[in-house]
Amino acid sequence: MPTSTVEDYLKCILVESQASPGARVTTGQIATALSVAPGTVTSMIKALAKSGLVSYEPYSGVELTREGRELAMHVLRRHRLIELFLVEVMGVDWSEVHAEAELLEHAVSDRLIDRMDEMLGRPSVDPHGDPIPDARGRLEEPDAASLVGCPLARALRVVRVTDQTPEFLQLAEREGLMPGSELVVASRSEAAGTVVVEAADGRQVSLGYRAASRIQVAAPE
Amino acid sequence: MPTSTVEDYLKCILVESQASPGARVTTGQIATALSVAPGTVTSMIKALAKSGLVSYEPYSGVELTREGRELAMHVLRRHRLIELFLVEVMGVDWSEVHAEAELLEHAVSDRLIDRMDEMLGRPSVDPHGDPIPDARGRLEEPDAASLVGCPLARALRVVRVTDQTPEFLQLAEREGLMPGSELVVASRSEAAGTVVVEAADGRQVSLGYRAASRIQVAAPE
DNA sequence: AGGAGTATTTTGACTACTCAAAAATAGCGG
DNA sequence: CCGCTATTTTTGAGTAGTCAAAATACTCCT
Ligand SMILES: [Mn+2]
Ligand SMILES: [Mn+2]
Ligand SMILES: [Mn+2]
Ligand SMILES: [Mn+2]
Repeated sequence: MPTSTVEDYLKCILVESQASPGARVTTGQIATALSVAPGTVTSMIKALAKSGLVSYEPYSGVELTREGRELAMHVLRRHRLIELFLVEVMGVDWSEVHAEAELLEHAVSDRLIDRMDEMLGRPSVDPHGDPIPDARGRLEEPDAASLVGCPLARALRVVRVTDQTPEFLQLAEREGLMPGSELVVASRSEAAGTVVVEAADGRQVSLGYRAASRIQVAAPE
Repeated sequence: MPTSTVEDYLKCILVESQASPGARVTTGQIATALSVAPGTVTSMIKALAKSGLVSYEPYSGVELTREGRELAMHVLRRHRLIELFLVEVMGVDWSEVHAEAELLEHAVSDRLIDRMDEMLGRPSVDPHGDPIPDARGRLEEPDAASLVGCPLARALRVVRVTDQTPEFLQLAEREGLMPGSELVVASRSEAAGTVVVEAADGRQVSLGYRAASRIQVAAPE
């Protein structure tokens, strides 16, 4: 059985490689994402390679093997189902569930995960709009536009928020930018690096490009 | 923060010392209960003593300090609330929740535990009839009679089952000996070491002394 | 092509947990 | 009070994960 550390490394590599498909995930990326020293990642990576969970090219980076990806998908499934369970059943705030799920994903049995899945009606997305892999580890990653790349002055709906920090999530909630919320992008200033958004309640919010890129939108239903 | 290993050792020492109050808990007891080698326990105990969580008398055994007991009580509270949550909310079988809670007790936050406590209506006993420490770590251990020591031919009610193995718990369920079940002890044979019990449905079951001592009863409400 | 600067790997060390087997001890039974 | 046995402790070793700092490799700019 993989340790929870191994599970976290694999999940991290999966998520990072989804962010930039095709490219190898680098040591430094992993070190930053997991808040560990670069040398720690190198030695861990070697162990993962020896177990056949990743393929490792020194000075270039890693890629998940079929086995590694399957394992990572199961961890990601557990993580996202737990997040949704915490919000829907336990009434925990969506800004706090990520940290909670980070630990629980290693402690919950497959039987229990399936009970949650059932209770929640086999959901396809978590509270942040992240897609939930199915029980066989299949996942389709929909490519939506962010507030930086979407059309202006058009009615849109938030479908995903890709920043897990409590501060960002609380801000998004306050400003009416949670998944499901409707909005219009009023204007963008390349020079200032800001995006002005009008939320459903009519309030205008100004976001920096960094923040705006974390909010994905689609056409309203 | 204590590791989950430390939490398990402390919980183990607490439970063992409740089984025989006053006496020190021995190295061998802990080794058996946790399925680790005796030498492992000795070194762990020394570390716990250095942290001020137990007082250690070589060749005699350990005792929890005030701080150690508080920590152990919180772990025990988490364990038992999780067990009840799994049975009541998630519909998991009572014979399986112990193993599940053994892991979850180290991963669930205090906030979440309190949500469970609330959802369950501040319960005082878990699915096996074990008392649940309150949020301040207080616990009253009711002393009930077991099927070996209780009066014969009298209507009684099962209040607690003190064996966590799935096999035993499944047997108890099959034979109508779960907490809340009514029964009568028909007879006991000192020589054969057996106790004959008549369950609520009229069926008679014969139990060995070992098994019978694991079932605690009280007067029906 | 040669450096400069950045990223990665290596090295050496540390904490936490574990076991097997050897050594020490306590507590009887005579 | 002496020796045997069961228990406990000690010793030596191994796995898993981590860091700081030194060494190395890659990349890009001049
Ligand atoms: Mn995690
Ligand atoms: Mn999420
Ligand atoms: Mn445990
Ligand atoms: Mn219990």
